Amino acid sequence: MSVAPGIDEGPAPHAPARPDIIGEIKDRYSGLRPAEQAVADAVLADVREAVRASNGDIAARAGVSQPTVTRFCRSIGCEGVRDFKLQLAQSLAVGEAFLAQDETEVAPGELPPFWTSVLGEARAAIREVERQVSPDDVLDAARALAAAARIATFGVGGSSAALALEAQVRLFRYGLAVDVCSEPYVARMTAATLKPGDQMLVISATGRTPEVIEAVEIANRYGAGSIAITRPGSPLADVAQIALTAEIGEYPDALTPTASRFAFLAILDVVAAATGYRLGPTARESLRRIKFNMLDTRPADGLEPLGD
Amino acid sequence: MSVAPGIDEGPAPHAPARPDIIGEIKDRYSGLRPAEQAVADAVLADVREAVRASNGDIAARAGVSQPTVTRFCRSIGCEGVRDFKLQLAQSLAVGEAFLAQDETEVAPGELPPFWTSVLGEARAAIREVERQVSPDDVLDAARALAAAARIATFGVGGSSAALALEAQVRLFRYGLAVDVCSEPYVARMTAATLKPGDQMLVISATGRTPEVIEAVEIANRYGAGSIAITRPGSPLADVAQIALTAEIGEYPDALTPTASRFAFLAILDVVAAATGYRLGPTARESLRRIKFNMLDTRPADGLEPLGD
DNA sequence: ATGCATTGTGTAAGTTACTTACAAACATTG
DNA sequence: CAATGTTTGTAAGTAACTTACACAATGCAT
Repeated sequence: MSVAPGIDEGPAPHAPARPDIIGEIKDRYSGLRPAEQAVADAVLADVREAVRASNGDIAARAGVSQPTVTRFCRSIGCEGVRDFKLQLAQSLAVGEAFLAQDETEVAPGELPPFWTSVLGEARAAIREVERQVSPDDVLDAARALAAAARIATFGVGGSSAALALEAQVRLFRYGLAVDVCSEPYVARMTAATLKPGDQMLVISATGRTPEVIEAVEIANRYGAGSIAITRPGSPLADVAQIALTAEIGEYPDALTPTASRFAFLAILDVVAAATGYRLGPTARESLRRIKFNMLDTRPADGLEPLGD
Repeated sequence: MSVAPGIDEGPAPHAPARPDIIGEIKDRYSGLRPAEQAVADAVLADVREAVRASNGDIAARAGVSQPTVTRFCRSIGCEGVRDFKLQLAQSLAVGEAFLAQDETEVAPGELPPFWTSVLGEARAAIREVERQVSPDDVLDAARALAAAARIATFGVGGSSAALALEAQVRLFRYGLAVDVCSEPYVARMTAATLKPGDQMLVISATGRTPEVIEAVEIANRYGAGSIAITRPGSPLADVAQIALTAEIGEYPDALTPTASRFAFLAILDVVAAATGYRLGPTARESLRRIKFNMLDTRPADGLEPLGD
C-alpha cells in the first residue's frame, strides 16, 4: 500500500494578494469597449456558468465574437481566456469560501448590508495576523511569559481592556501568576512593582495611548520585560521589548465595529498556545486541575471551553 | 459613464462543500494505476505550475502519455482535464486563503505546530457563524436592542465576561444605556430591576451555566426581553427569547485556546452593526460625539478604532 | 508452465477551444 | 469632408484535450 506523496504548492509568490478578477472586471468596467462590456455583463450574470463555458458559449451569450472574448480577457489583465477562467474559478472559490452567502441558504435580498462586511473584515484581520506577525516574535514572547515570575496585563479603552482580560484568562490557566487591570493609575502602580523576571503584557489597537506607553516604560525602567500587542511602527511598538504587531485597516463605516479585535485576539491565542507548549507538563497539570474542579460545578458534555 | 452591473454567482449548489480535489488526489492515490500515480506525483510536486500547464506538459513531467493524464483526471472524479484544472485552481485558491503558510514567508520547518491550528480554528469559527446564525435572528436582536430603554449585559467565566464587556463597549457608543457585569449576584440583582422594554444580553459558550440561565429567567419573569449568544439547543438558548447560536467544535488540544471566542465576537459584531444601522442617525451622532471628544486626547492618524 | 482474459498504456487521429490575421465598419480629429 | 484611429467580426491557424485502436503487461485458471 503506497502512501500519497506530500504536497508542494509551488514557490511562494512575492507579490501581494492575488488579484480578484471579479473585482477587476467591475473596477475596469467603465473603461471597457462596448462589446467587451457585453462580455462582462454575460460573465457577471452567471459566474459559475462562465467558468465552465467555452469561449464560444460566452461569446454567444454576450452576442459578440469569440476574439472579443479574448480581447476582453486581455483588457482586464489576463493573458487570455484560459488564464481568465482559472482566475475566475479561483476568485469564485475564494468568494464562496469567504462570502458563502449561498451556503447559508438565505435569499440574497434578505441579507443586511453589514453581514458580509463584518464577517469578511474579521477574516481579513486574521489573515493579516498570518501575514504580519512573525512566529519568532511569538516564540520569544512565549518564552518570556513562560519564564515570568509574574505577569501583569493592561489595556484601556473598552476592547483593549477586554483583550487584557482575555490575556489574563488564557495565561492564568497554565498556572502562571497573571493579574489584569484596565485602569491607568493602577496600571502605572502595578508596573512600578515589577522586577527583573516579571513581564508586562499590554494591548493597544492604536499603539499611541499615553497611559499604556507609560506603563511599559515604567516596567522597562525597573528591569521587567515588556510585550505589546499593537500596531506596527507605533510608539508603543517602539518601547516594548517584544512587539507583536499587525496593521489592520479600518472599515470606513463608523457603525461597523472594528475588526482589529479579531486580529489581536488571534495574536493572543497564538501567544497563549505557544506559552502553553513552552510550559508543557506544568501547564497541562494546571489545566487538568481546573477541569477537575469545574466538573464538580456543572455536567460536562464532550469538549468544552474551560470555565465558559 | 456606465455603472458596473451587479454580480450573480449562479444558482446555489445544494450539495455540501465543494470537494477538495487535492484531498481527493491524496485520498485515492493508493487506488490509482501506476502511471496515474506518476501524474499525481507530478501534480502534487508543484500544484501551482500544474494549474497552468498543458495536458502535454503534465504528461511530459510525469513521463506518461497525454491520454493518461485525462484518465487520471477521470479516476479522481473529474470530467476531464479542463474540469480538473478548474477544480485544482479552486482548491489551490481556497487552500491559500485558509492555510496561506507560504505567504508568511516563513520556512515551513520553523512554524510552531499550533500556528495553523489556532488561526485555522479562528477562521472556521467565523465560518460557522455564517452557516449557523440566522440573519433574521440578528435583525430581531438588533430591533430589540435599538428599542431598549436599557440594556444589561452579563457573562461569567473569563472569556464570556470579556465578551460581555465587548458587548457593552460596542453598544454604548451608539448612545444606548448599557451596563455590564460579570458577577453572578450582581447580575441577578440587575435582572430583577429590568422592566418591559429593557433587554438582557448574555453570553455563554456552553449555554449551561446556571447563573446565566437564572439571570435570563429573572429578566423574562419581569417582562424584559432577553437575548443570548450561546450554543444551540442549550438550556440558555431555550430560555432566551432571542437566541443567537453557533456550535463551535473544540480543538482537542487543551493548550490551544478555544476558538469559540471568535465566533461569539463575530456574532456580537454583526448584532452591534445591525443595531447601529437600526438606530441610524442617532447612533452616528453619538459616535461623532465620541470621536470629537477623543480627538482632544490624542492625535488621530486616519481611520482608527474609537477609543482603542 | 502455459494459455487466455483482463487491465493498463501509448500512438495516432479526431474534436474542441482559443488565438491570430486581416478586412470592414465605425468613431474621432483636423 | 477626408484621413486616421479604433472597434469588431470572419476566417484561418494553433493549441489543447479526447477518443479509438493496438500492443504490452499482469493476473488467473488449467
